[in-house]
Amino acid sequence: MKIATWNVNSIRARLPNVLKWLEARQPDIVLLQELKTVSETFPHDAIGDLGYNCAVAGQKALNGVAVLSKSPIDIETTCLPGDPDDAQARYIEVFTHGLRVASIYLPNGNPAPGDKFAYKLAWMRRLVDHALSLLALEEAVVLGGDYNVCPTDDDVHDPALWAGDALTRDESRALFRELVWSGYTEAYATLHGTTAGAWTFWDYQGGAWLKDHGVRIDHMLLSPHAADRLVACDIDRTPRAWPKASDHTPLLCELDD
DNA sequence: ATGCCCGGAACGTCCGGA
Repeated sequence: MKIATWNVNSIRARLPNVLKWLEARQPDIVLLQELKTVSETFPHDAIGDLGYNCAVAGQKALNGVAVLSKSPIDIETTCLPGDPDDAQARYIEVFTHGLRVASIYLPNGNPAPGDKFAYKLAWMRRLVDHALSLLALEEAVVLGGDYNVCPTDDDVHDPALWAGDALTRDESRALFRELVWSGYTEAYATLHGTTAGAWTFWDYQGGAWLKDHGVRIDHMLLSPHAADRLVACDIDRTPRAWPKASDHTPLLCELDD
């Protein structure tokens, strides 16, 4: 089975591209981020017509995450545990196709340091704590999405230019490493060994796509039961070249059924 | 020195993004 993650940067602005890509690739499960709309205006019908069920945690204008699946979906939660006052729609966790799956839109955190960076680190701490609790269940778990973290300098086209950024700072990387060291397998790095040049995001500005000036910030983390089934993990650059592209491109994982 | 590119909200620009 195939599971994908894609920050679409507005599901309504991106709908034609998303539909075209779903038809071409036929993933079984898709994790979406940055919907930038509420559930009421999410295009349930257009995506449903392609055979997908949709679980949506939306928000007006900002954030918003969803899980699409060709199998039935049971929603576990639409909030990351640990802060009842956090109203940002950045996490949805569901059961579908025999997996526990979360779509994650981790805070950007810029400018750093500052309030937004503190929010990012607090959010990551909550994610690590929750991810640890999920490991104890000994289930097949997939935590995928836009992590807004470049795990190493190999994951940035120009590390000097990005030094000090919230995506590359030691504090962000240390919390990402906690997820990996606690027992989650980062699918792309594990299968490919090197991650240099494996960008998933290219800024709209400055011709970054044409110059291939990207960063690798979208990741799929697998619990041991899911990692045992991992057979492939690749970045599909195709839709980044289409008109009206998102600034992110999809990451696709294949798991044994 | 500043903005550069986008989407959303909203209708004039500003915020957020990475």
